[in-house]
Amino acid sequence: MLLAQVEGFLEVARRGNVSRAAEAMFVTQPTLTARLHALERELGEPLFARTRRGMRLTDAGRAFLPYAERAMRAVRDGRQALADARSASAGRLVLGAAPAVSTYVLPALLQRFAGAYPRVEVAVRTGHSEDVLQMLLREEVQLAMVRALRHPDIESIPLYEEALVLVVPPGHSFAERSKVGIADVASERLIFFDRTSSYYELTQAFFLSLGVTPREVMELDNIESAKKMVQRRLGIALLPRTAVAGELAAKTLTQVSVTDAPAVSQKIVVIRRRDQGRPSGTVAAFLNLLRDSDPAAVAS
Amino acid sequence: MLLAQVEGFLEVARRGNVSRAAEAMFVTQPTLTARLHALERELGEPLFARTRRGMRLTDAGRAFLPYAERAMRAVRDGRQALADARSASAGRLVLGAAPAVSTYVLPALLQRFAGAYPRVEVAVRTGHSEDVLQMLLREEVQLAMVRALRHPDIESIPLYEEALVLVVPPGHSFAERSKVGIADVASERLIFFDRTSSYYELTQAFFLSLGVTPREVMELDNIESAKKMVQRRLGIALLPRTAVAGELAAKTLTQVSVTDAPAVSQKIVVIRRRDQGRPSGTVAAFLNLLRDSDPAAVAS
DNA sequence: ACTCCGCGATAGAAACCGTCTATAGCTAGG
DNA sequence: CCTAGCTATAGACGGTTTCTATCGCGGAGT
Repeated sequence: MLLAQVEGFLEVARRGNVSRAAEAMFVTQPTLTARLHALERELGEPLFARTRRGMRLTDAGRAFLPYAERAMRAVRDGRQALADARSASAGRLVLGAAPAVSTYVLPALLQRFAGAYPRVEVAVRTGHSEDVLQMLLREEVQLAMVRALRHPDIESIPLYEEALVLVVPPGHSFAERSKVGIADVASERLIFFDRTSSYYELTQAFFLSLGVTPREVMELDNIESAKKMVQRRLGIALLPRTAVAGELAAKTLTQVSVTDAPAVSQKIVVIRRRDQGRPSGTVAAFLNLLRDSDPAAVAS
Repeated sequence: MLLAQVEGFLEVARRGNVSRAAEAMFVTQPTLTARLHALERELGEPLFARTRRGMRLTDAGRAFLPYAERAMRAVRDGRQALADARSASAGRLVLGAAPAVSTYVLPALLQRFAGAYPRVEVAVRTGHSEDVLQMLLREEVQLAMVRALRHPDIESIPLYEEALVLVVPPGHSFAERSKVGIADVASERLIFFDRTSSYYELTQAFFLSLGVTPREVMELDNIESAKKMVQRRLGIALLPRTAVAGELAAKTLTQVSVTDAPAVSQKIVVIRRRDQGRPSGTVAAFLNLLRDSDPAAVAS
């Protein structure tokens, strides 16, 4: 069965006239007649009764009609869906993100994305970078924004470098001093977050590499709580800059530079399955948006 | 776009492997590859990412997938619907019928029909023969069982001849007498039904042709009421035999022959649009059932 | 390290089939 | 009786699909 035959069937059924239908389809009348015959032969049943005035549907034709319409509509809609996806004017985008990205970077990005592509349905799955990587490999997400990691089946595009900054409450003694050394930090009460996350390991490694054993005061399982603790003067913390951008601007937290320690930072990348071909549709649209943005700067 | 391409797309999407899919579709691998390329070219987008292990859907392919499935399913279902209709194992049958047919003949016929073709949906439209003819011409019904009438666009098949019989209540004096003449009838109180129907005209013409002016006692708009009136001894009536078959058998009405008047009867036919081709499916099935039955005998 | 296997892509020839023009055949209506 | 309008048919042309055979490329196994 050919779609051209089904289409011809519908057109003739609508017009009741092969010649007119043929004209409308930009083919000659014998061509269309042949298509109808072929279709009837394949289905084993006349779909039309030939009258002097033209073609009338038989009962069989009437029975087939809705299915023919359904088939053509499916094809039309499929074409449209692809066109929508190509222009990213519609479709679906499923993103994975590490918690800090999901909380502090994605909202602004998604706001811009939703403005540019209002008919795209967006879903976000949040998890630790390794878990999100697994989601990507299982194709549960199309793209993921996580800390840099390596896997043979994925490709990464660097997004930004996320610095861990030392934040103290306003009015804290560190904020007044010209110089704060790592030893000073170690003597303070420190607040950590999420022992299972890479940030925790990174932070610990940082102290250990400097020969300092931090005196842990408190560990929270999310950054937002850690910030609150610092603001309540229960300690100081090393937090991703994107996570405290808002508080630094509002001066509800103060950033302190440690003079005798290297900057600690973590590379954030967007990853994608290598075997998916070139990005297209909503994925390409989102990648373009990332390229045109400075993700670290949009953190709220 | 060709259905073969869509089908190939689905098969490859399912198996992730062109060679296997080709084998399953009984074509060679280059053939299937060509179909996929043609489809991708037409849609302007790669549907598959080619990997060393086989073919994986791209996002575009995934977006197209449900539409492709829908299209193929529509075609499959359409085929099935036609097959069902051909064997009358399913489908729809819309019948028109004159009131007396609808009430006294159709029920038994439809019971048999429903038993033979349980999955066929049957609808009945009742009306006077002329109105039912119009329904048929407007294609609101596929077949109609009415009194014989002529129209250039319809063809008729004789069904049975419906006699009008004189019925009297049990114990009526006519029932005892060996001879009842038309003059006797005219002196009785007569019950008629449905002035707008052909039965009424037929009955009147019958009396007039015999030079008898009936003394009308009562006119009902349906046969059932007329029967009740006779049973309540309010008069006697000329009624279609099929309409009183049950009462005659149960001896709640008695048939009387009029010796000096010709039998009055009406031809009942099944009519069908002439331009619908050969009957098929449910229509053919019902016509066969009619041919194998004696419709007048099944009246209940 | 090398080979072999399995994958899809490609090339070229042959067969097929869909399309065209031209015309026939039919009926209704003037 | 003839014409107009419809679909069906015939036959030739052209395109396109399909086949066989082969390539090229990685990965897995030896």
